[in-house]
Amino acid sequence: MKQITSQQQRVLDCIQIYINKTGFPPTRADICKELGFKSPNSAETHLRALEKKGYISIESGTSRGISIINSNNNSFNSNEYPIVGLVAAGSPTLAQENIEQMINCPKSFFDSSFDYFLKVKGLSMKDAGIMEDDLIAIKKTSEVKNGDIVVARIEDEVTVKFFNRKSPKIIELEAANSDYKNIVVNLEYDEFHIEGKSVGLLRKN
Amino acid sequence: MKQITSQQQRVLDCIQIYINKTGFPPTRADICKELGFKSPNSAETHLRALEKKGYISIESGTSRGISIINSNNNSFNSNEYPIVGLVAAGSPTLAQENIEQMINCPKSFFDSSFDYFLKVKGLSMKDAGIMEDDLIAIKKTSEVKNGDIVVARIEDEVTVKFFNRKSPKIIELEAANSDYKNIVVNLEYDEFHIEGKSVGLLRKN
DNA sequence: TATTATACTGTATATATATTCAGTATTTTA
DNA sequence: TAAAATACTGAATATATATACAGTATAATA
Repeated sequence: MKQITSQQQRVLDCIQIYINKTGFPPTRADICKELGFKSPNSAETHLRALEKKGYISIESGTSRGISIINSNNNSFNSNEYPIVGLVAAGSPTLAQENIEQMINCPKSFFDSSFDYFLKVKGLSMKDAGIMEDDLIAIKKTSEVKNGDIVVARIEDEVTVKFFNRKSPKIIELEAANSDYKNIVVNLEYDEFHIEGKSVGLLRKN
Repeated sequence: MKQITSQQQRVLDCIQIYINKTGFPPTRADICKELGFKSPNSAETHLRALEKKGYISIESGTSRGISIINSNNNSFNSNEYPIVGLVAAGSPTLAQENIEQMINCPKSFFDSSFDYFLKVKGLSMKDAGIMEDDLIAIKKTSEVKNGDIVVARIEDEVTVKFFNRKSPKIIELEAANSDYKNIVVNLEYDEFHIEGKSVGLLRKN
């Protein structure tokens, strides 16, 4: 999907909000009114740009003939997110064969955006309230701070632990269960990578 | 809702199908074409009847200004659910003043349907992975079985615990934290009520 | 039995709306 | 540095569309 400008995003949002509110798409004049444009051609050119970039389709000669093309979020601010299991290195986390299931979830469900759900194996984070088969919402990022629950990869092993930087080169991955011991990583010797961090949790029972 | 005729139902279905297909409502002429009417006034009178009976609303002077009034599924498979705190008896759980926030969530998010989210106070269910401020999805029902996590009301106190029927008259509400003791309820003497049961959990962090 | 609702055809029209054309200015890309 | 894309105003217009009016006929209701 081609890059969209911020102004074009405003127009796209405006269309979606209008549909949510009224049940039908806006006219060019409606868009102008909402966004403060003074000429219907302002809306028209934005619509043509959005059409060209594949975000909407416009039925020619048809009033309010705008429909938002939705590759993924077929119900407005919702989206289909993959549920993946804890996977060994080599295969990318989000590779097709690792996706157990897709789940529909509002984009703004948690306080931060996220990319996928990870199905938890084992009870190493039990005392943090993370149980077996819980789904933790993972935001793909390597920017984490002490205390964050992270998805980390050490050599070939992927694990979910508390992040704790002890010194510039030493990171401790802390379990939340006295039956498990912490993992100390030395960045000088160990192959280490932060896959992402937890921004929420979902449990079905 | 007033009784609808079969022909009016056909028109209503036609509108919904048209919206699903195109993303915007039909014109009078579109309806005629779909249903084989030869005069736009045929569609018009049906629309007015449907409006009068409360099935649709028509924005006057607006092209394609039809919106289907949907008692239940106002946004496909998503819905707004209230988040309520643990509240004392007297005030109904879902009373306006108890609703802390509304949250958009797909209806079929958990394996069972549910009615609201309850914000958990305290750590009495810690070992079951339920932490302070977690949101548990509650289905309003009194049909619960042993092992279910229930929202129960004993006299004036509302609590979340494991349900365990010991005998026809004795129910034990079990905490999942050794710091808390279980509550034994005798149905003969105690005022006791099951508000609902947990069907899922949601945590934001 | 009179009235109202339902279920249409057919014509007409005011206006709501898409869409083109002519400009201006700035930013981005090739 | 020229071309293309972005981001608008402003005016004009063909037509898409809602909607009123004039009929006809049958079924349901009071």
